Amino acid sequence: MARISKKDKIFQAAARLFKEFGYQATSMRQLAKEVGLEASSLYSHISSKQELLAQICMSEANKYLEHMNKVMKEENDLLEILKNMSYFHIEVAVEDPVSATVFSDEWRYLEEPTLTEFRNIRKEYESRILHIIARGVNEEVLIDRDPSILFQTFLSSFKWIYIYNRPGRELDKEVLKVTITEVILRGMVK
Amino acid sequence: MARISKKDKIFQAAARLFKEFGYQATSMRQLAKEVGLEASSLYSHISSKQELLAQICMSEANKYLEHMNKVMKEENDLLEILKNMSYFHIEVAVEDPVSATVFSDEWRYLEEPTLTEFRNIRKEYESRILHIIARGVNEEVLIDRDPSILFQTFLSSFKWIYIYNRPGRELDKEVLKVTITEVILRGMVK
DNA sequence: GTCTATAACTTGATAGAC
DNA sequence: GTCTATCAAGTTATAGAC
Repeated sequence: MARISKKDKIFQAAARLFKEFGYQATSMRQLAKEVGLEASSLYSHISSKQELLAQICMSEANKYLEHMNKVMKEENDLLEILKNMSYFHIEVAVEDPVSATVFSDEWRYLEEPTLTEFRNIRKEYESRILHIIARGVNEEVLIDRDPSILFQTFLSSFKWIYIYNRPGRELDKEVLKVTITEVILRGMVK
Repeated sequence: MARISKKDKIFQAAARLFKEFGYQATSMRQLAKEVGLEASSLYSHISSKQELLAQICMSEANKYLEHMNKVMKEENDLLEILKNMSYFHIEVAVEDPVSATVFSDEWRYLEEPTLTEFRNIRKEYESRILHIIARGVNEEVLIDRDPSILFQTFLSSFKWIYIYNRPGRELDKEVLKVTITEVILRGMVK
C-alpha cells in the first residue's frame, strides 16, 4: 500500500515540472504522463492547474512565516535572529529545493485572490526581517547603511542554492550554512 | 522622423513584456498591440518570437563578457577586479533593468542552438570570476572558504536590483554600488 | 509593410461510458 | 477513478490582397 496518496504524487510531480520548465510551460498532459494517467484523470484529484501552484506557493510561504514566529518568540539577540534566519533559508533550499524554487520563481503566475494573499504573507515576513535589520543599524550592531539595501542583499544570498545545488554537484549543507552566513554577516556587522 | 526603427521598438516592447509576464506568458498578439500593429505584421520585421528572446539574451551575455575582457586587460589587482565587476553588475541592473531581467530569468526558454551558445558564453564568464576568487583564496586575500560558494554568493548579491528597483521606489545608483560592494567584499575579504 | 483570413496545433478543462 | 472523445479558446506563423 502506497504511503503517499495519488493526490500528493500529483503535487510533487507538479512542483518538479514547474521548477524544471516553469508553470506556463508545463502542460497538464505532461504532468499526467509523469504520474501515469491521462490528463483528464487529474481532475478527479484536483480542480485546476492553478490549484497546484497555489497550494505549493502558499504552503511554502506559511512555512517561512511560521518559522519566523517561532524564532522571534524564543530569541531576542539581533545577530542570533539573523543567523537563525540565514540557517533556515539554507536548510529549506537544500532539503526541499523543488518547492523552494517554485515558491521563489513561479509565484507570479498565481491568480487572484491567491496572488494577493501570497503577497501579503510575503510582505509580512519581509517587513519583519527589514525591521530587525533597521534595529541593527540603529543600535549600531550593523553598519550604518540603508536598511533596505542590507535587507535585500541579505535575502539574495540564499537565492542561488536551490538552482545550483543539483544532483551530482551537491554541496555539504553544514558547510553552506556556515560559509554563506559568515560572509553575509561579516559584511553587515559593524 | 523616428530615431529608432520599428524593429527596435518591437525588441524593446518584447523585453518589457518578457520581463513583466515572462516569455511563455507573452503572446505575439499582446506584443503587437503594444507597438500598434496586428500580430501578423510583426513578421515583416522579425522571423519568430524565439528570435526576440535570442537576441535579447545573447546581446546581454556578450555585454558582460566584453566588459570582463576589458577589465582583465586594464586591471591586475584582484580586489579591484572584483570591485569593478560588482560596480558593473549594479550599473547594468539599474540602467537597463528590462534586458537584465530577461537575460537573468528568461534565458531558459531559449531553443537550440542558441541555448547552448548562451550557456557557453555564460560559463566562460562565470569561470573567469570563479578563477579570480579562487586565486584570492590561494593568495590569502579572501577568507579560506570554498571558492564556489564565495563565487555564487558574490554573484547573487546583484540579482535583486532589477526586480526591486521599479519606478516610484528608485534607489540611488551610487549608493547601491557603494553599499552592496562594501557588504559583499567585507564579507569575503580576509 | 500592414492588413484579414486562416492553417495547424496546443492549451485547460468537461462529459459521459465503464 | 480512469478512460476516450471533445470543446472552446488560445497559440505561432503563413498566404495573399492592397
